[in-house]
Order: sequence, then structure tokens, then C-alpha cells
Amino acid sequence: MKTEILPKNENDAIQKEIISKIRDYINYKNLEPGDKLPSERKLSENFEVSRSNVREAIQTLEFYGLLKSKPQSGTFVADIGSVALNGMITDILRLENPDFKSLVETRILLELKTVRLAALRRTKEELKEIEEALEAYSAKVMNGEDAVQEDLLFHLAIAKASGNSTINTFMLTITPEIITNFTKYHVCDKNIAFIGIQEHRDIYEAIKNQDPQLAKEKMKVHFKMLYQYCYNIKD
Amino acid sequence: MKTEILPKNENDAIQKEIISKIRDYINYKNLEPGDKLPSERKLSENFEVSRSNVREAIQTLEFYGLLKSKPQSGTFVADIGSVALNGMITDILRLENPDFKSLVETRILLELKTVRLAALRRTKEELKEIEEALEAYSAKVMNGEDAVQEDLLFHLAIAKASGNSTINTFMLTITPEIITNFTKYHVCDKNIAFIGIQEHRDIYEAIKNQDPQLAKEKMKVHFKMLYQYCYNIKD
DNA sequence: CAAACCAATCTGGTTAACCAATTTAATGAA
DNA sequence: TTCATTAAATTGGTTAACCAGATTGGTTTG
Repeated sequence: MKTEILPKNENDAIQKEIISKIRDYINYKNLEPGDKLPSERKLSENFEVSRSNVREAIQTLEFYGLLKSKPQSGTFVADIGSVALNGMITDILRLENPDFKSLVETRILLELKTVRLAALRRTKEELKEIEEALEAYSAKVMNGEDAVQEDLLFHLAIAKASGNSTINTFMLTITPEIITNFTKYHVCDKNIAFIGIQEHRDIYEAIKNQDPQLAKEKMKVHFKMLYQYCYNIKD
Repeated sequence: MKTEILPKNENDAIQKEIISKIRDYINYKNLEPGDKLPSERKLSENFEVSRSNVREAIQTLEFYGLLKSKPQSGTFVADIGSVALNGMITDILRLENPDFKSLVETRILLELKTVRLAALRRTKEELKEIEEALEAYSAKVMNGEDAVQEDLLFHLAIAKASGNSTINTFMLTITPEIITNFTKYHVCDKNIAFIGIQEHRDIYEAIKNQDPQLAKEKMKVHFKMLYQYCYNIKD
């Protein structure tokens, strides 16, 4: 992934501008799946921007699977029709910076799924990794230390055991942002962390016993406070 | 997004190698959150790789929120402790190419959520967009034409109306890959598309009437065949 | 002695030159 | 005319040079 998706600086503005122009070009020329785009050099001089800007825009669209560039050959429209291509580019251009509420909401959704899948699919090795993460977490908490990191790793171990690489990737992408927000807004608390030990242990036991329904229930309990917090954030 | 996350060519191999070395360096030097990494030039000569390779590796870790590079200043460790940092980098290095089953499984999970949220949160404008996507889809199908793209756009319109930008982004990332696999494996069929019209209409009506439970049910019906297909794929 | 200033240096980012693989057009033989 | 061959031009990718801003250390000034 060479992709910073979210628009922050002014650079992303011209990024989007270029993406928009590429879309217009594809429409104007009625390019179909497999057709070749002009070279990066021609695009850069047509759009009057630097070639590196064009390259970044292409890489972005490549990340979303809309373009495919082949070395020493050219950049091609992916196997997606013009209608879908237009719609998706429009959506991409409208993509906004995810708010904290969206992040938490998504995390809860994903984790309620991963914990079920982990209970169903976990191997012995994965179960062992979850247990180790659990022990590391409780040790830190019992010692009175901050354990946000170990908390996180416990959840990531479950995600890994879910056997779904897509969800696993998603968890990895949203986790750091959640952590920074947590520490910023002081969501976690010492006594909460203390309660968390038992909650984590319940989840672990359910996964160990391969009881997906119970695992999901225990995860729900674990997220209860987070859930309330999520829906109390000002919009 | 300047990020191709998945390892495909040999380039990604040295990518991972560099990421691994960066992790080792951070551990060896006991770098803490906010500490500065050596310059890209020094890293490139220490690791005996090109500077652009180092830059890509840093950008990848920046995508996952583990590093933060400031212009004319340096690259810094994010506000994440060494334990979490190690764990996450290890996970990132182990990330594998998502299989089709994971993609479909994740799509179903996400859409069952987006349709609920859309029923709860959709604005009039968003409802109108969904309706337009629905009409475009049924028109194509009634005309006997292929309507995979319009099908997709209908679902993306729902995702947009869910008001959750994170899930919306995720949907956009997995959608193209699913489409290409669909067409490759011929998941969609003419008569299936015909049935899809009514199913889409049911979903639309539920969203219109702001009935989240019914919307989810109708989406489940719509995914019934896909669901079976998903779990019949050889592992 | 401390604070303000300044220039040399170092930083990530950007631009331009270069490369090897590929494609295209030209050439010539059949 | 047709097809094989080959050389020139084009391609995305890579490397090296360059840039503006930030940092740093020393110097000067109050």
C-alpha cells in the first residue's frame, strides 16, 4: 500500500483534480475496459501538472482497482465498465475523512464478526497466540500499568484467528487511529481496564470452547461501554 | 491513496524486508513514540537499498498510522508504544493476499450493516440516488443487457447513504475485485439478474420506509445465493 | 550569562534525467 | 503482397540531482 487515502493537505486537492480529469478523459474518449490511457508524460502536459502528480493519481485509482499500469507498456482501464467506473470515481472523489464515530462503529461491527469466526476457525496455534496476548494484558493491568497496547494486540490476535484476511487488513487499518483517539479522549480508564481482564478472559474461553454465539455475546459485553460512548459523540 | 497493500511482485519482497529492518532498528534503539528515525538517506545506505524503496516502506507504515513523516524535518514514530508497534508490524508483514471467499464474506457483512444504517439515516437526496440506481439497473435488465455495473452502483449508493465513511471506503476497496471475480467465475446470470430486480426493489422500499430490520432481511434474501456460493468455494 | 540572531547543514519532497522492456514502424526477403 | 526482422520511438519505473523549509550550533549582543 503506497496510498494515503484521505485528503489532508493541499496536495490531495490537485490529486482529486487530476483524478477528475482522468475520468473526464475516459468519458470523452469513450474508453472501454482494457483500453490504454495516454502516457503519463502526455497526461502531465495535457493537465499542466507534474508527472509525479499524475503517477500518484494513477496509483490511487490503481489501489481501487480501476486502472492497471503495466511497465514499459502503458496504463489501462480495468475490467470495469464505464458506468461503474464513473460511479466509483465519483464516490472516491467524495470520500471524506472518516470521523471517530464511523471508526468505532466499524470496529464494533468487524470485531463482532471476527470473534465469531475465530471461535469457529481458530487453530491451536492461533488460540495460543490469543492466550499469550491475554496474559500479557492482564499482567500489565495487574501491575497497575497502562495496557492499551496489549489490549489492542489481544483483539488483533482474534482478528488474525478469524481466517478472513480482508477483515484482518481492515482491522489493521482502523486500529491505530482508534488508539490515538482513545488516548486523546481518555476513553480508557484504570478501573475499566481492570474489568476488562475478566471480559477478555470470557472471550478467550468462548473461543477456546469454539462457541461462536457465546463469544459474540461476551464481545458485546466488552464493547458495551464503547458502544455507548460511540453514540454519545456529538455529530 | 498511494498504496498497493498486497504483495504481488518481487518488489514487495524487499518492501517487507525493509519494513522488517525498520522494526528491528526501532527495537534496537528503543525508540519511543515521537522519536525520530534516521533520515531516508541514512536508512537507504544502512540497509543497502535505494532511497525510493525506503520511502515506499515508510509510506506503507504511514498508511497504517505507525510512522509520521514531516517535510523538511524527519520521520517520527507515531503515538503508539513499542509493544503495539511490534505486534502490528508483524501482522502487516504476515498479511496475505485476500482470497475471494474472504472478500465475499466481508462484503456480506458490510452490506448487512450498511443497509440497516441506510434505513436509519438516509436523507431524501440519498434515497433519490438509490432510487435512480435501482431504475438504471432494472432498465438494463429488462432490456436484456448485462447489468453488473448498475447492480454494483445500487449497492454503493446504499453504502453512501449509511453515513459511515469508513465502511463506505471499505466497500469501495473490495468492490472492484469482487466484480472482476464475478465476471471471471460467471457468478451472475441472466435469470438471476431478473430476480434481482424485485429483490433490489424490496430493499429500496425498506430503506424508503426506514425499516432497518426489514431492510436487513431483504438484503439477506438478496445475498442468499451469493452466500451459498461463498461457502462452497474450495479452500 | 542569557537570549537573540544567523548561517551552515540536514530534512522530506519534488523535478528532471536515465533505464530497460515493450511496442511500433520500417525494411527487406520470399 | 505478405510476413519476418530489426531498429527507432514510446512506455512505466528507477535513480540522481535539486529545492525550500526546518533544525542546529555557534556567534554576537544586550
